Amino acid sequence: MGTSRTGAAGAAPRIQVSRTGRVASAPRMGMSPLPLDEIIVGDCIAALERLPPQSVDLVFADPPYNLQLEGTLVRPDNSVVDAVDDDWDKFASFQAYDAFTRAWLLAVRRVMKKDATLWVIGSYHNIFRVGASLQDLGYWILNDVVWRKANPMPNFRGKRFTNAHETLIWASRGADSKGYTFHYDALKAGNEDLQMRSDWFIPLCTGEERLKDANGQKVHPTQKPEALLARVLLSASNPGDVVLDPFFGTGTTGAVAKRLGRHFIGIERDSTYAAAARARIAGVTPLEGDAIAAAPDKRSEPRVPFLSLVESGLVRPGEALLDDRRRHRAVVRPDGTLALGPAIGSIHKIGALAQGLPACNGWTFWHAERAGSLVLIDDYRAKIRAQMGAAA
Amino acid sequence: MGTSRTGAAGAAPRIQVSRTGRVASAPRMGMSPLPLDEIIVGDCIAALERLPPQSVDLVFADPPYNLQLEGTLVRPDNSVVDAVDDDWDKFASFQAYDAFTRAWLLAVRRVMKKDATLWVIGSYHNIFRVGASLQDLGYWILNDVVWRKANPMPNFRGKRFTNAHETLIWASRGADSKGYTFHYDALKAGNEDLQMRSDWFIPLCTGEERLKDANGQKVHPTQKPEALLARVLLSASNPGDVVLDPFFGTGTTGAVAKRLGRHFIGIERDSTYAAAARARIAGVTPLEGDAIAAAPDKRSEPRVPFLSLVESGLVRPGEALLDDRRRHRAVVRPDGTLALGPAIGSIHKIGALAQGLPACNGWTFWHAERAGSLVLIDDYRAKIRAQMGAAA
DNA sequence: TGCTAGACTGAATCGTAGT
DNA sequence: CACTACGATTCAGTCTAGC
Repeated sequence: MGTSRTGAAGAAPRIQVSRTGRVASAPRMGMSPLPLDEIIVGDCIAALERLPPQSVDLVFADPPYNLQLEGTLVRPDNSVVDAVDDDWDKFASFQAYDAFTRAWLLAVRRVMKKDATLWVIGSYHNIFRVGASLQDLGYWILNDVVWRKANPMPNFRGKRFTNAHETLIWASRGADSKGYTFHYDALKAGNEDLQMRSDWFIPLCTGEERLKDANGQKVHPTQKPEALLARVLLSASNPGDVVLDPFFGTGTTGAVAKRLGRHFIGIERDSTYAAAARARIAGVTPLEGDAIAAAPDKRSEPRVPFLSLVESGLVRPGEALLDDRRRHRAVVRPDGTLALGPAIGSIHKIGALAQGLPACNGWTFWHAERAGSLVLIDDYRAKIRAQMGAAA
Repeated sequence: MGTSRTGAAGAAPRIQVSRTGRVASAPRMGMSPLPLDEIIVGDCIAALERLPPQSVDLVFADPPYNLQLEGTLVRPDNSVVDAVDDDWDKFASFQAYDAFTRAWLLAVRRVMKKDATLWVIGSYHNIFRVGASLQDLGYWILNDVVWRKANPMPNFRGKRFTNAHETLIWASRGADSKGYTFHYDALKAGNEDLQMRSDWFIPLCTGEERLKDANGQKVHPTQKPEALLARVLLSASNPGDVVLDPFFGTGTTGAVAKRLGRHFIGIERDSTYAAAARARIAGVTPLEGDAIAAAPDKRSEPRVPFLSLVESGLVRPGEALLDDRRRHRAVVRPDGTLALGPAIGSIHKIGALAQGLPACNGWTFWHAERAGSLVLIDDYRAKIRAQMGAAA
């Protein structure tokens, strides 16, 4: 599988795990354990094949961009990683790059939990091939996201537009994996109470954040900004989740994961990069629990039956509920249903019926009258939830 | 590809050319003449094969996106989204879509002059496949360009990021076609002397520009804004050039070409669309020579998410924000939300909560403590805006 | 005529838990 | 697995009706 710079002796690639790391217990009998918060030095695909299936929650991949393609037409070369020569970013042909891409995408897919999602970043040199391969393998694209660079490299020769963005693809394991993590409410709250869009404006990785070697040279040519990874992890993972990065490089994913209270698994075949990553991550201090704790999102709050409001006395049987303009009126029944004329049903059904609509959220439609003004029953629901929380 | 509504008699697709158009002399003996400023009604690939080789200077293509929509999407107000469900956007499989894509890309490539360039627009549903096919066929990608929509449709279910952009690929005929047209200086002058970037901020096609039928219904479901086409034509073509659009639709390419003093050739298989395009273009008045200039990006004040302040390091997760009299204190979370006791929300929501008010502008309420004194976060926003403004 | 409130719209792959 | 009920969810703009 190509030349590795790990220096591991012998023909078969051996997975190396640094000595300080924890190792999770194997989720299934006979499987190798999950090396949490570790950097595996070795070939990406071989290492992936040794991980237990369905074991990670999120994948972030920054694969080689295939920047130095030569020629236009493909050569008759079906070999996979043999086509990778000493330059890690040089592939003999589109075919070889596609074969490589499909191989790691397949290997990654095996270790993803059912509702895990995958992020891949790339530029126009490679992202179209990655995206097409993703779709071919059954991944389901959720969004493409544009990283707009604040300070891109200008186009010196004036022959093209300034290449001011890169593209990320966010995909689930398949069209039926609908339970993926997405912190809609938190993202909206952090964005002026507007939905987060698919175009993100984030500066390049420069200054102190950029890793330099003893000579002041940058350690890795394409180190990604931590802000980018932070937005990815905050969008699509929870504290305690396992985040896999099969092209770990200098460990931006690991550093951000540690800071945000996520576990990481990094795979990197270049031991120089891996060493730099290990030192970098060791210096990261995790944020305190309160700062990291998942923001509440409405969908995961406990369900409260409307009957509980009646039972607790917040709403009285026999009283009328009204919409915000007092155009509709329904009577509360002791069993937690509403009556509108002859019709009886849930707060939602009766709300829909009153408006002549197919559906309605009764919690945000009906109000109780208190001292001449209207109180939304959703506010009463919040009270009940607060009591439930205090009791728990 | 599919049924044609041209109504042309006979089995073989016949190319129809409207009677008012000019026809260029054939560039080579034995070839059919070039139908300038005409709409060819018929199958795209058949029509392309009848055009002389190496005869057009620029191609703009807006192919079907293969959206793969299922079911209906309902807005929170219970209205139904008018989705693209036309037959022309339905394909049996990715394979079928790829075959279609390669066929038209090949046919287009034959009619391109050596230094002609091609633009294709698409979304994440199709653009990766288009890009990969482009590369496979020998096209050479010059840029990918992101059309950032000023007013995209929101994500109504809160399950994904707002799909706020589409992608254009700009490619030359091959890696050796280096003489392509690119108006670097004109674009730079029209962009406040900054190099034109690969991310363009342009509103959707709405209002008077959007073609409506006698019933007030939109004529075409995916009409593109003229501002987008204008930027394409101004950047990559010269007055007098021949611009080909193989998926002409309602003729945005033709209208902009005529206005900017370029010739067009449109191919459209739907005669209703073609008729609407013909009428539209007839009403276009060409601009006088000097008036032809690039429109700069709309420079509306960019919106800054509070999250950007956290990401840029101006405000640190875990630190406290204070009001001007230090009476209230909230903790910054890494996702750009604030925490006040158990409550988590946007800077505005938490500011309102702290004061017991219904609303609050968090930007002018919260301060960070720096060297013992307070800095209004609105001042930090101004810093970010300066970066974004430079990048717009 | 001018203003405002409300309706309408845009290339969209847009549920989930419980029985 | 199928079925049912719950109940969560929208931004920037244009256009129309009504005052």
